[in-house]
Amino acid sequence: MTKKFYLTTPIYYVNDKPHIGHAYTTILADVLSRFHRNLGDEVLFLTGLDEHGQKVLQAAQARNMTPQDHCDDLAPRFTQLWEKLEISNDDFIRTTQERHKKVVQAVLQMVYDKGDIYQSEYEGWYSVAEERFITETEKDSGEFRDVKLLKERNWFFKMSKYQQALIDHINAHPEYIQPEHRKNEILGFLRQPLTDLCISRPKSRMGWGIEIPFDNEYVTYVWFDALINYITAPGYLSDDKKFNYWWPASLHLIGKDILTTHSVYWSTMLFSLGLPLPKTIFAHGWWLIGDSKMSKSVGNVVNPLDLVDEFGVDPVRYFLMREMVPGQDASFTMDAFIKRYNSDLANDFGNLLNRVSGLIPKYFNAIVPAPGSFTAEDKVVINIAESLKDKVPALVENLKVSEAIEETMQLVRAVNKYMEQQAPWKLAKENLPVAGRVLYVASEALRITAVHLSAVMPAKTKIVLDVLGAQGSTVNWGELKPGTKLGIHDALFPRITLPPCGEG
RNA sequence: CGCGGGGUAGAGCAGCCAGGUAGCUCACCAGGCUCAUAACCUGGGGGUCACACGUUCAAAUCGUGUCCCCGCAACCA
Repeated sequence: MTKKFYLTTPIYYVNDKPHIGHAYTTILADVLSRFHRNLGDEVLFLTGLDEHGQKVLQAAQARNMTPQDHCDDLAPRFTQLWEKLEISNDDFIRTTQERHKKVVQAVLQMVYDKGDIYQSEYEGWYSVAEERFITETEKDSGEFRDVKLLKERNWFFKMSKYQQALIDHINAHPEYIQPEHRKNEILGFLRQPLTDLCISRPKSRMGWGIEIPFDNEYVTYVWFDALINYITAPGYLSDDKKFNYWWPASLHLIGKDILTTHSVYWSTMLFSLGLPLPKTIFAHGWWLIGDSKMSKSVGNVVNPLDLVDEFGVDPVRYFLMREMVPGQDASFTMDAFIKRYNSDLANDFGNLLNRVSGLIPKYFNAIVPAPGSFTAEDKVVINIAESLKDKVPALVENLKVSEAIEETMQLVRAVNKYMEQQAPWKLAKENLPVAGRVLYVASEALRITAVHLSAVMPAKTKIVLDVLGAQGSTVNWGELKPGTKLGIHDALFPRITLPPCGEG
């Protein structure tokens, strides 16, 4: 049963330095994409960059560059990181691309023609030093100087018009905003009357943006630019067949910081356009670095590139996916990383491969032995392996990736236990066919583990599958072919024995 | 009374919505094994499930109250 699965990450602000938060969202999206592809689903996985706005303009001016050159210069920081992290996105959108500008302008015109955009005065606290409006909360923080109340003519979107429709939709579709407590937050938010959304900036003050089609003095502000990317990419107004196939999105994966933006602004925009809403918006938590909140300004950011260089891509992906319960915050520490790496990857998984790939060459000429008929003990392992076929997809469907991984690791632990009980290294000296059966069961369970984990650790599991001559095999029991010649390999996950000398 | 989430062994989590012997991983202690990356396996110690009251034959699980932590409170990505 082939399904289609269209999922997105936020488009990241090109001016930001890529950090663990960006990496986490994107890896999670990638893992979900790979899981779905493994299930035979058709996947469209989109990520990209938001390249307009005040900060980009200021940064470009400071470097004496055009904003576009500045963006072109910065974009590879993200694209190169995604390559390094084995991100398998199908499309990469940049808001400065022609395809996007055309859609944004067409959308603005459509919404305007519908009567959902009007001109009014925006009044707010303006920071002269920052050259931007600040929020009430920011003003109260006292961190901004030269704050004054400023009035400015601007264009507004009639968000309030769709408030009730949105409330009804959320109530009718419990899966729309997840996790559930986030849904409650939004419903609480929606108990207050919505005000309309200011969607423009005068070019005289901030010119780096997409021009509003019905007013060339203004550019559109972030909402009607960035959020539109989700429909630009699948072909809205440019490729009806493609768009109708993919839209609505299956999943918008976001951080909890931009939940309101997506569940309220984006939803009402789609109402105005008469487009169906995405199936699910899922807000995940934040990574804390030790005990402290990761903050761009403080600079206490763990650069995922450093971890990858030191330990490889797959362990980093594994750690991020295994350690965070999606929807809650998680904490990153080197200590936790090393423990997780050593216990799960080196001791359990990597070591199991070594056990199998050591014994089969020793007693069977490196040829996978035929199992014969299975015993009750074998069937314990087989049943666990087979049960993963249903468990893992069900957990992944609910974004419980850490639990899906844990369930899979339970198979590895069961096989290590089975090996201990059966002791094929002893059996080989007494009853070779029985030893062969045990090693077949262990190898086959290992193969199935690798297939399940291939979404999380594509590179390392490929090595396992290569060793077992089982590239392209599935999670079904029995696909490991007796007679297969085992390949050779290095230690899959060498134990980390010393504290990392990251700081020297 | 602005809205919402949470407080379960030393650490991180599951269980709570559909009440019925408190579970997983790591750490710790003691054994075993020796094919393997000083890995693996077995056994063990450790929790009055924040606190109080209530409903019930029975509550971590339902209700009320108290304390503590956290998120949201909009134009911030």
